[in-house]
Amino acid sequence: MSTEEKILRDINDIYKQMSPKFERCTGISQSRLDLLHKLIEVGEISQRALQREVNIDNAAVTRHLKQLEAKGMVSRRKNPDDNRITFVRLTTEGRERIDALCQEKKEFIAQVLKDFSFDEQDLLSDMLIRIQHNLKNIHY
Amino acid sequence: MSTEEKILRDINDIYKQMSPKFERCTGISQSRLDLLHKLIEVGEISQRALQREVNIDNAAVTRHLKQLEAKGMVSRRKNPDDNRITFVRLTTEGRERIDALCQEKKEFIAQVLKDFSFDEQDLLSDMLIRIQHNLKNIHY
DNA sequence: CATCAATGATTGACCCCTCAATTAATAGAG
DNA sequence: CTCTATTAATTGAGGGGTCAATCATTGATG
Repeated sequence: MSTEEKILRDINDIYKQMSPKFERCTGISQSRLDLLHKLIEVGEISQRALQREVNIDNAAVTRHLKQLEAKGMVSRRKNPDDNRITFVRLTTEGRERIDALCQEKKEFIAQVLKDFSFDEQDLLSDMLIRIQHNLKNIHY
Repeated sequence: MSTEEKILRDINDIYKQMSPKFERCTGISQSRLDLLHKLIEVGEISQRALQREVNIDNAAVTRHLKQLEAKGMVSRRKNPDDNRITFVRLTTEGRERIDALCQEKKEFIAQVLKDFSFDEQDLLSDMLIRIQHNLKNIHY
């Protein structure tokens, strides 16, 4: 198998190995933590805007937020000036719990990138961004 | 967000962007193509052994193979000497069709890794392998 | 040789994701 | 003002994945 092929396959393998472990270690999925993390930064935001920030499909965002609401982490309300829009924000309870989650996340990430120097991290980050850029230029 | 966090998120994003595009470009999912590709190399093999090669869950392998069998790409038979084991292999029809798929895959990969020199590819590949290694050492 | 453990495959329950269709509400054009 | 287009959110269908439980078969042990 060529190096190129191996790279693609390794990215896939890493994703598939990482996702379940991430969830077991942190108690929450990567996507949901991304959503919550964004909410810390921005306060209250429309679902649409949030979706654009985290780069997840509309449908997935709706489902995540509904379940996070059911768990009391998040609250939602309609925009009084435009009833199409739903605003989302952390509840105080959610805000408290998320700090612990972010801590677990940091520890997890540190293990994944163990023995990577800062220079190597920057190098890797740059290459990943280039790949994302290439992907954006593939239209079907 | 730290560089470490960005790296993890980028890997996730790449996977999520790449999977659907890969499937649209090649007409088959990455996992299934991996399975078929392995079958080219090894001829006939037990499902268990195949599963270990491609690093996918047992359950997923069973489902993929059943559907590939339904499409006439693959044939399965029990090991006469041990009825627990199921042997799998490509049908002649499957073998013919897979060449075209592999070609599409090569073109897709070339686009994803556009502007990456051989040295960069090697560097990236090494780093990805290191990450996989780190992941293996995380037990819950 | 009867019983119990290990193995391979399958199935069920559930999570995450995408695309496409639908619903509800607003904005705009005639 | 009415009719159409657009926009945000939701829902349904389906693909991919994992884990845990189950079934059948085989191996091993008392």
